[in-house]
Amino acid sequence: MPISIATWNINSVRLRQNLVVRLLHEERPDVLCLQELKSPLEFVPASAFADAGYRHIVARGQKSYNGVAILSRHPLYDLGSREFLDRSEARHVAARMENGIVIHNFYVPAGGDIPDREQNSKFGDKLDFLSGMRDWFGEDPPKRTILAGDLNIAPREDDVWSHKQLLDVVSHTPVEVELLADVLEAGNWTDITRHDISEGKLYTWWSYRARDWSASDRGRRLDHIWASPDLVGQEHSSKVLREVRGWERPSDHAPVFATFED
DNA sequence: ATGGTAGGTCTCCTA
Repeated sequence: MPISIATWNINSVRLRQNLVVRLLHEERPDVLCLQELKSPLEFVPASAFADAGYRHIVARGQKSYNGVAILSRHPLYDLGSREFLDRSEARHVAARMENGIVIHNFYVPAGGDIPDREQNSKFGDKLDFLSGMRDWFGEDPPKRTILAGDLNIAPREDDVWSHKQLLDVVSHTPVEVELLADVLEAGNWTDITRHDISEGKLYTWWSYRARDWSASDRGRRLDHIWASPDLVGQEHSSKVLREVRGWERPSDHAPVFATFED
């Protein structure tokens, strides 16, 4: 049975619960990973998602910041969440499906504005978080596993609107890009989106600050779906739903989809 | 070179 999975940074799940329901109705993924819930768990509108057919949810909430959820049409087993910083933030949660497929949902720290950990501790937190991911996946390389989420890094030159102009901009600096490559290598992951869509500019995020986000098209590919080698060996396909960025009162991120034969 | 928008604990923090 094929499995389809999507990831979407929703930027407030309460404000945009209707957009989530619309996406679920229109696309019917088996699993949807959400980031930036910006809500404690008790206020996440789980019943609206259940009414849309997504009765199973594994999530971690936090007031105002972060927050991650895995919604599913099929039963999920909560595998827990991992801390990668020296404080508790809802940036990761994992679940297992009945077919044994494990799903990791990540929200990597954005990292602030200055790409220097001496001047900007948020950048240091981002690098430390990525190092933690690298070490964890390196200990026990994942099998039958999908990693999805907002990794807040656009690794390739064609993942950003201007490679040259963004080399000093947090999300595309060489130190971040190299560390993300280390995470990928440590877990034997494949960037399934770029495996399926290997050519051309591809973005999943456009700033709210642009006068016309679509016309200027100054995007970045910050949202990712990775797969373990056994899943890459099966048929798969990917897409980015750019038009969702143009929905009314949108998130600044578009959802990313992948489908695997299993 | 600069400033631009959006959401939440809302005149300050994060993205």
